[in-house]
Amino acid sequence: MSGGADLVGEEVSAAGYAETVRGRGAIAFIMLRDGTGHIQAFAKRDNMKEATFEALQSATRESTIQVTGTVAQKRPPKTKEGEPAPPAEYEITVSSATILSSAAAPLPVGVTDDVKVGLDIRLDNRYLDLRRAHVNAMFQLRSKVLQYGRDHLISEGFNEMNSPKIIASASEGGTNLFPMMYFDTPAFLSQSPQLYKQLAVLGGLERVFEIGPAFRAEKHDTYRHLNEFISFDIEGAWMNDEDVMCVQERMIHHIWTEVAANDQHLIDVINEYKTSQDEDLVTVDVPELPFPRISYCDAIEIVKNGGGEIEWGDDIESHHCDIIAAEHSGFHFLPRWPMAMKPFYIYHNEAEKGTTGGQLSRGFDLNYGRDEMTSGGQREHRVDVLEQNLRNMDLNPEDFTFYTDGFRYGAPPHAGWGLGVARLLMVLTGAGNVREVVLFPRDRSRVTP
RNA sequence: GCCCCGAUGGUGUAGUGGCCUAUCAUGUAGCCCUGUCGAGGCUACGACCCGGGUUCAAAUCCCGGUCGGGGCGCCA
Repeated sequence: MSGGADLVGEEVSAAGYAETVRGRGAIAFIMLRDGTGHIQAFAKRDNMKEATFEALQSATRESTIQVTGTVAQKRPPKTKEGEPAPPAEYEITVSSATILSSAAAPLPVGVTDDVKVGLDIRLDNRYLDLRRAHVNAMFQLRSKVLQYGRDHLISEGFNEMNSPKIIASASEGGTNLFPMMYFDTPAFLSQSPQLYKQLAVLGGLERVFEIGPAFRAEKHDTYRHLNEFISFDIEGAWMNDEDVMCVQERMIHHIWTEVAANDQHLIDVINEYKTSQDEDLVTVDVPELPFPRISYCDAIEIVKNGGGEIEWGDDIESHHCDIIAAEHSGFHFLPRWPMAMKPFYIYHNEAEKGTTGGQLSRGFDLNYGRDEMTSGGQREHRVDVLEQNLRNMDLNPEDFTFYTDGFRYGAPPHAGWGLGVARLLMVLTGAGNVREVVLFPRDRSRVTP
């Protein structure tokens, strides 16, 4: 709906949401909006049926309207003395119109109102919230991020797969699962595609990825957690932890590069809103490769030196991450965690010990600033070690035969990771809450819409 | 699960015991003007989360509930 000089005098039809309806008496201005932009429809009482004009003039905001008429150059606005005339704009002089669907008034969430709306109200009315330009831009960006990530993994030879979301038993342990009934059998919603990715690799697919939902029945209530989230997961045969970290940083680098090259207009829309809210603007700074690697042992030292209370073997908590983020504000990997803190399927090399002699693993995290984006690692492919790990973690190997049996017939060393899509988007869009970048988030207290 | 905070028109807010018949913006409805363009001017409409309690008097203080926000834990 932009331009128009070459269309002047042509008859056209256009449909969209009525963003504003102005004018009384014999004229009306309707600003129509669709996915491509805005166009003003100019209606004169004398130019159409009386009923049509009345319907247009009294149309409520956000009603969908189709107009037919001729393209004309707008009359230029009055400008102050000495100011240059603005560039020519075009409009449709309406000859006929149809109200396709009338919007109720008032709107629960104003689409163009200069009033800040709370997140909860916005999420209750997401279909209207999504009509706001910056919100729409964020979800277009989300689509792009998924596309670029997928493109990149395919370019590195990964096969897209889908794993079951209804599972019979916990796939990792640790987190709480949502129980459900699968006909007459108790079952759960999957917390991760982890074990199934591995089974696919063992079966010879070699390099797989999945973009799919994961469910966690944890009663967390923070800006970065949801109970249903989409994760970007990969698994690759003949790879170790360092290999898949490289895959990941190349993928993120590719996503940022492509967004910077193709989607700056979406970032601009987001920044226009941020400007109006006095918020910091976002910039698409393509991160340098390689990302810093800060081993767990080094991270402990950084936290200690920064005044944090922590000992080797402790988890690196959010307030510790703040200390690390002061030195490494962007993306950074945290490899080589203690084996005792990692799940049973993570690989360890008996020769690799930490500064206090504890067994290290080949598990790693990727953080951006204080926030964890990823966890991943090289996987244990030796079935006897796998079963010993299960016993060490008070899990019964008998319960995991559906998984461990896959390792009895020759297993390639392999590695992989899972990346929270929404968390990556928070970084890219500067969103302060994961709910901003999830269309219909599921959290502790929200199951609708 | 733990700690802290909050709930006022459709939306965002002001208000900390009587000045509240509750502020402002936005909205909605209407009028005026009008080829507006973030249009403008005028008028009207519309709210103190629920239940107890304290007090002569409660939007305001106390208790409980509900809902929401922030932080932590846990994680992606």
